Order: sequence, then structure tokens, then C-alpha cells
Amino acid sequence: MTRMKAEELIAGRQTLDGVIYDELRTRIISLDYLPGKMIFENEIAAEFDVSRTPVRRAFFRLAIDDLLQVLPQRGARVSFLSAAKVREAQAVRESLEATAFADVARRWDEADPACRALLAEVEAILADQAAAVDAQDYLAFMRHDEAFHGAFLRFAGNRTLIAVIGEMRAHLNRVRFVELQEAHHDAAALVWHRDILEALRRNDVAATTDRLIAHLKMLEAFRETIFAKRRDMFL
Amino acid sequence: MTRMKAEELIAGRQTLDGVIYDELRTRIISLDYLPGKMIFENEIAAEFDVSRTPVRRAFFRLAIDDLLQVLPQRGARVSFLSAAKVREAQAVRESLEATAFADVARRWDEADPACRALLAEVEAILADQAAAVDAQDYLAFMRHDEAFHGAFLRFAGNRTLIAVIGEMRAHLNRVRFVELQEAHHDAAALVWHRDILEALRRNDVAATTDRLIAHLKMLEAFRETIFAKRRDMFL
DNA sequence: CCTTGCGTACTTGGATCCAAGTCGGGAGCA
DNA sequence: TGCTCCCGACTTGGATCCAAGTACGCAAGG
Repeated sequence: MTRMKAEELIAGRQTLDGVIYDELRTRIISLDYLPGKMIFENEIAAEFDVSRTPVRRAFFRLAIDDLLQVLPQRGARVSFLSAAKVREAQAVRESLEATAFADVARRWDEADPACRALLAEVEAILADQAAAVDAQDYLAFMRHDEAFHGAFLRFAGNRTLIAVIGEMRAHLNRVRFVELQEAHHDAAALVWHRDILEALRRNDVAATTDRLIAHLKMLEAFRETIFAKRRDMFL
Repeated sequence: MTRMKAEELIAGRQTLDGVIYDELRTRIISLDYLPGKMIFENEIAAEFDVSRTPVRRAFFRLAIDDLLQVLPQRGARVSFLSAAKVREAQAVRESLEATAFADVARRWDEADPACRALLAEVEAILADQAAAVDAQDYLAFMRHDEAFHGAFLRFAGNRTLIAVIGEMRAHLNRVRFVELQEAHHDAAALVWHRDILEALRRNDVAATTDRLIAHLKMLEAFRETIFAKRRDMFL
């Protein structure tokens, strides 16, 4: 569980290992550090100009997240993607996100100012996302995708659930970066987003979850071909 | 995510902080260490006769699990239970466990030797559980309850999902220990277990998940009264 | 040429050391 | 008596030190 911003872990203090953890996590998730890459405590300590102590904590935390494997006396290896792990994380994400969206669809009421605020926020996100599709800016698209899902999850209000989904996302993101380069599914995803919102506004719980699951599963078949294509990153 | 046994984290090696983590985690979950109790690195280090280093790692990991709050320069406090956290963890558990059981119900086929083996295992567990009910041995009952759910989860085969549920369980268990002392719901739970198994064997996915959710929600109303009754352990 | 074995360089695990921050109690004063 | 302030004991965060284990290269021997 990691998942929450590092600063919150040790009450209210910005700790050294927190910034290192965040940075290394970003590098791994964004494939800046490719799966299989070896990294070493000394190396990172020198880069951040700190001692090995906070680096070790960051490594340890990444190991808990399954993003890094620490091999005693040999170094640490950025975890390979595993088809099994991706499938597992995907299943967990689908289950939890469906639960959260169902909850939102049930509670949706446009007389409620909170709902109207959320609606405005989401429509702004969709507009940004449409722009990103036109501009073929995949990175921006992914950011907005995260914002779209995140907005509803926050509204559902289960912080633990959000944390777990964030953890799953860390693993799925690495695959999605590859998918972006191979497939051009952004326009289709945007349509799904709009359809989900539409069902949600009708308080149609079943349609909301069905569409959400279909949206999340959209890339599933495609993903299998990626497993085969990018063998260097897997297992 | 805790969840996995400590030994697996650092490949194949039994590390010092792993055993400390496991032990402290058990003490917290079993309410041996009550919520709010302050513990200190030196104290634990002396008890286990090691230096502060491995103890710090264990503390850190418990903090990630939300079981311990480390307050800089002041010590570490065993996390209070929070009604919100319990509700959140419960929602996550329900969602994931329903997914897993639905999967098992879908795949169930008594021509398959694996299914028959699982059936035998589960029926043995149910027998043990019935004995525990008769003997009013609540602790044994809880162990078998865990075994019942765990058997199906393992059959579903999603290790990531199992890990997340384990993490949620850590928080729920503390409440359940209190519930055991207050309510006597064991016989009712056993009936639910049998009903779930029956639906599952008919490949009735909907009935399986309905009954599972009902089973998990059984204590929900009761739980709220506990929140009020045991104020010392909350928030 | 290939295999075997040893030695060195490098890595992490754990212990100790130092710095900085928090808390509580007692002295001093009104 | 009661309030304030200061100092010391104790805590964790981070740095450094030492020990143990791995890997790789090179030399020696078949």
C-alpha cells in the first residue's frame, strides 16, 4: 500500500526518503527505468546527495509495491512486467472501480451542489481530453484519463479504495505506456468516458458499471499481443 | 501491501526485520497491543536483542499498512481503529471477495479433480467450524473462517487480490475480535458458509455473490453499536 | 583452447554514532 | 498557590562504520 503521497506517512513532515521514493517510482512507472534495469543504493544516494539510509527506505518501499526486487548483495532490479501481475491488477482495479462508480451512480443527484461541481469538473476534463486527442498528445491524454477516473473515485469517498487502485495503476501504467505507442485507442476511450457519464447521470447503475468494465476491458485483447511483442519487458 | 509473508520480500532470505514485522503485526491485529499504545524502537530492539535498524524497517512497514503511526521524535502509536477506515476496508473486501467467489462459481465443475479437492478441503473446514461452534471456541472459529474464505480465494488464483484482501483483513480483524466478545454470530456465519457453498456448487453466480455479501454484511449494523461502545479504541 | 579456482571489488544487512526536535518536571517568580 | 520558563532526558532521522555474501575477471593448469 503505498499509494498515498509519501509526506503523509510520517505525520506532516517532508522526509528525505519520501521524495526519493516518489521520484524513483515515477521513473519506474513512466518506463524511464526499464524493467530489468539494475540500480544501486550508492548510485542513487550520490545522485540525490544523501546517505544510503533514506535510499534504502525508498528501495524497501518500492519492493513492497512490487516495483523493485532487491537482491541481497547484488543490487536492486526494476521489476519485470508480468502478464499474470497485469491481469491480476486489472481484475482488482475493475472490481473496485466498478464498485465506486456504482456508488456514485446511485447517489447522483443534480440538485446537489457537490454533484454539479463534479459535473463541471468532469466536463472540463472531457474537453481537455478531446483537445489532447486532436493534438495526438498521448501523455496529456493519459493525465486527463487519470483525472476523469480520479474525480469520480474521490466523490465516492473511499480513501482506502483509492489507495489500492493507485497501487494497481502503478503496474498497469507501465503497460499502458507501451499501448499508447502501439494502439491509438484514445478517441474510443473518450467516447466511453462520455457514455459512462451519460449512464451515471441517469442513475442507471447497471449501465454505468457495464460501460465502465467494457471501457477498462477494451485493451485486454490487445494487451495479450503486447505481451508477445515486448518480450524484453516481461517476466 | 502486506499481505505476503515477510520472507518473500527480500528474495529467499529470512531477514531480521521480517520476523519483527510479523510479530508486531500479530500483536496489533490480535489486540495484544491495544490501539493508542505507544511503542519505541529501543524497547522493541532490546526485546528482540537487535539494533534499532531492523526495528525501524518493521515500524516503517507497519506505518505503510496503517497499523502504526510514527510520530517524529515522540515515538510510535498503535493506530486507533477508525469507523471510517473499517467501513472503507469492508467495502474493498466485499467488492474483491465477491469478484473472486463469482469467478469460482463460474468455473466450478465437480468433474474437475481440483474442484473435488477443494470441496473436500472446504467440507473439512466446515466440520471443524461446526465443532468450534459447539465448543464455543471463538478463536478457532475465526481461524477456520479465515481458512474457508482463503481456500476459495486461492482457487480463484489472483495473488494480488489475495494480498489486498489480507491487508484489509488486518484492519477488520481488530474489530472482529471485539465483536466476538459481544455478539455470538458464529452459528449464523456457519449457516451462511454452507449456503454459499451450495449456491456455488450449482454454478449460481448471482446467488453466490448475494449470499457472500449478505454474510459479510451480517455484522455491519452490529458494528456501529460497537463503534459507540468501545470509544477507547476508536478514532 | 578450455576449464577451474582464487582473489578482489562491490553490494547490501545490521550496528553504532551524531544531530535535531519534543516533552515533562522543577526552579523561580508573582 | 499558581504560572512561566528553562533545562535535561528521551525520542527518531540521517550518516557512517563494519561484516558478510556475490560476481566477475584473470591466472594457472589440463
